[in-house]
Amino acid sequence: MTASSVSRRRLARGTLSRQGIVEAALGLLDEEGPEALTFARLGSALDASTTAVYRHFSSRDEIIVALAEELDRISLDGYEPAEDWRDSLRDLAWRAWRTASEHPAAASAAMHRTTRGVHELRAVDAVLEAVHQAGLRGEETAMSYAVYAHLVLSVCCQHATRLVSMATEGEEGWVQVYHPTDPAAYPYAVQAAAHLLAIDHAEVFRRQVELVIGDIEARAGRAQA
Amino acid sequence: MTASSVSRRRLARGTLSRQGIVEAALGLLDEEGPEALTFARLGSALDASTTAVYRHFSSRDEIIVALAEELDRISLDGYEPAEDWRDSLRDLAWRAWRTASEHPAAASAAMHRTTRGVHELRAVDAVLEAVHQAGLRGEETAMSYAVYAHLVLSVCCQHATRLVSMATEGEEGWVQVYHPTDPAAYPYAVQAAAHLLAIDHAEVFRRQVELVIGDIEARAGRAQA
DNA sequence: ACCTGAACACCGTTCAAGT
DNA sequence: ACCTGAACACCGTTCAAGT
Repeated sequence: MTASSVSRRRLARGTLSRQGIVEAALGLLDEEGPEALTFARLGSALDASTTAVYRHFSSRDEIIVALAEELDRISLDGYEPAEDWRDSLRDLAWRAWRTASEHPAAASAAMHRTTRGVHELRAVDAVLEAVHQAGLRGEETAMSYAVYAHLVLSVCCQHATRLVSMATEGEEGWVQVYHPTDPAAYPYAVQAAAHLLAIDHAEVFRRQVELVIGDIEARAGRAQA
Repeated sequence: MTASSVSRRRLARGTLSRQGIVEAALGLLDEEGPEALTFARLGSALDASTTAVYRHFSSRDEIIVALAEELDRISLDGYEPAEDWRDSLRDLAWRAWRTASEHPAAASAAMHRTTRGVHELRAVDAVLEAVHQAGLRGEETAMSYAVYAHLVLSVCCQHATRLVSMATEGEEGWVQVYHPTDPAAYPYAVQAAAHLLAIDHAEVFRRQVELVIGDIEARAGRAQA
């Protein structure tokens, strides 16, 4: 009674689509982790042959890029700029964080990729709009965009990777690190061990995002003065 | 006259070592990119059989973790705390950036991993020492450590990944993004296109690091007052 | 036009056999 | 104790054949 042995009928001609394949890939990654994204698993999840997906994607890498676009789409779904540009940047940052938290295997594999797609472009435009609304212009807008966007994407991507490795290896580890063979050589690490284990990663991200927002605020104030 | 067909003699008993294997792996990644790290390539680079490495590492993943430790070792080589804690944090940040720039394929694959090793511990201790020197204590030290360390590692890891994909695909891409089919829908992106293409990623990193240092400074001042 | 099934080169890993 | 070579299961990809 395995899933792959149930239906052996030939698939109708137009059953498969890029969007359907991407959704199946995302479901596979969500439920079975990063190793699950293979043409064989994807095929049987779609009740299709191992090679059917090649009609719609020319390589595994192209599926990863499509997944990145799908994560952008999910993140931005329902987004509207806030009245205050600070709230727009907060909203966008936490949307990325939430997507990474809810789809860690997909985010870990895809979030660092440039898609050149429409949803990525929407995200870029949304951040630039907020920075523009803050009062920055020209080159300064681009720099602040990059400071914000690189930080948010990098940290969320790493957060996703951490969630995946926690699911795979079990627990955070680190324990060994803070019981080194020669504790006297690493006094600060030994002393901070308990606090480091108790760190709230979301709170760390919040502080990082607020730092960038504060910086944009300061630069905008200077520009107006 | 391929490299693998030259020497076919059996390797002496103690020729292979963990450090030698790690160095060969790093060389392979540096010279041939992320696809080059396979047991077969590693074996022939070491003039050994495909499976010889298994005597020293029990899986491919264990090699990746050892590479992460090696990158920590390379980064910290010769590090001494500066008089001013700000310069210590700057030094540590740019060491990570330089390592990511010089070994992009290895950094992209390994830099996000926790090693539980001695060089990672040295790095943690060095950052904590600087934050302590700034004047923070207890939980606040741990939080500021995390804000700094997560940012530096995440951004450098993403920088490495970007370098790898530039080498693979050629050029930054993005061009397509900033010539969208419907430019009117993304006015801010279209307007900022030229500036976005001209962004200096090192300057972005510099600003991110200075933001965190400024934040630690402000918190330390508040704590003392 | 789209899906299937056989086939190929490659990869991580295991294990019995050599020295 | 450490290295080799055959073997296995799996994976991405290609391609001729079906409908």
